[in-house]
Amino acid sequence: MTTTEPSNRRLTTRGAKTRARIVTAAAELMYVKGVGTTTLDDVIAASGVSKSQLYHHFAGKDPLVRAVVDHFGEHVIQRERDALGHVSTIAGLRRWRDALVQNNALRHGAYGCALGSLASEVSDHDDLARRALSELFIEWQALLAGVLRRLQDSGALPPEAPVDQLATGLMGALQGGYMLAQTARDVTPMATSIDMALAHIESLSSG
Amino acid sequence: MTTTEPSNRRLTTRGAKTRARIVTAAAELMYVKGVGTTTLDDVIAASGVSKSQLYHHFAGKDPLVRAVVDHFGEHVIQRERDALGHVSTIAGLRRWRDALVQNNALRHGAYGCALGSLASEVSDHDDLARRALSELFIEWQALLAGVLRRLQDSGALPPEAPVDQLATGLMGALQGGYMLAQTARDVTPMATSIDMALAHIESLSSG
DNA sequence: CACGAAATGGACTATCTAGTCCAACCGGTG
DNA sequence: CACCGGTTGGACTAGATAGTCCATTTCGTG
Repeated sequence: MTTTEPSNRRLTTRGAKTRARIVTAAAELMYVKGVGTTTLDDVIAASGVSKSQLYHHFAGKDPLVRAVVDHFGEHVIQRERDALGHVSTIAGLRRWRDALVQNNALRHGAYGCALGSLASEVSDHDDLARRALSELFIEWQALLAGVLRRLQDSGALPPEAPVDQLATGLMGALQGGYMLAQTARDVTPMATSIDMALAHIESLSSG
Repeated sequence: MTTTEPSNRRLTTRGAKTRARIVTAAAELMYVKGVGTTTLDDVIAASGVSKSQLYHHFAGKDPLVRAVVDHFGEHVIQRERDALGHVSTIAGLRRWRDALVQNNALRHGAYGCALGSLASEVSDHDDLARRALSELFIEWQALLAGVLRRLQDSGALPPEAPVDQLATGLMGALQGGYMLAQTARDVTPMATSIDMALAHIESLSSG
């Protein structure tokens, strides 16, 4: 999971705290400013650590970016597990949609999805980060597929519905919607995009 | 349209050629390497022009990026106009899908959609570029909406079908699919994502 | 041809940025 | 307490990068 650590090194409580401060500061900056325009000096200033501390915990910028990927990964997966783990109705799926849309509306779509933005900026340059992000999307899609499977169990979705493909399509609509909203600075296309995916899933009920 | 020119300046044939060489080289580099990691020296080396030439035609990096946005915009819109302008059947829409998927499969999803990648990297930093990209997506969606409207005219789609929203949803699926494919280095999620959107559109026929 | 504007070559500067280095400082364990 | 490895502070370097400047050449037009 953690493709981040330099190797097996002892880590005291103090060191762990410093490391965490660095990662959270870097994550915030990279989410808002983008990975490319976030410098290590930015991270140092924002986290209040010294340069040697940063290089003590991370071998360079790429490993730090990977740690940020892990950080957001854990955060997003945790959030989605909470939001989707027990959903078993279409109405519940719509509430999940509402939460994401409303949250994104607060920033008028700016910054997009943490994982999606990282992915499109990093995927072509850092293969390790790309793989980690790919795994995270798979994990996220599995949570969606779980919901769809429960819908099948309750008869709300026919047994022959291709849940894994539907989950992929829903994730695509979600991510594409995030990006369009980010570009338009308006959450509407994100809502529209997800709604179309949900409408499709819902339309399978009568099939 | 062109938010790129320094102002009204005369431009000789020779100057225009140099400008074009700069833009095409920058576009290629920024598509493959990303905007952030493409330096002006990279552009100079790849295009074979001198620094003063670059600064003669562009006030700096941001204006150059905007020119690249325009460049890809014209290219993509032209391509999509050719591909979608006369499509009036579901089968035609599927052929459009096949072309995009096959083309993306050649690179195993790498680099994603030129406009989408630019958008997610630039939207939060350069408002002019963001607006230009937003307009381009709208134009692209309008081409898709045109197809759907022709489907309505031929009776393949009911008159009450919300063509504009369907076009937005299809664009979302396309862009999200590009991004997932880029992250997975596998075109499959892109195909799946678009297919779900097309399946939804097709399912409206029987409505 | 002559003139002014566009175009070009390329050296130069200021600044930013990643990464290095070493001395000093904790903090737990024998 | 003594030791040692983890931890910290911060100065320092090398190189990259954006942007400037000016002399020179080419081009269009009267």
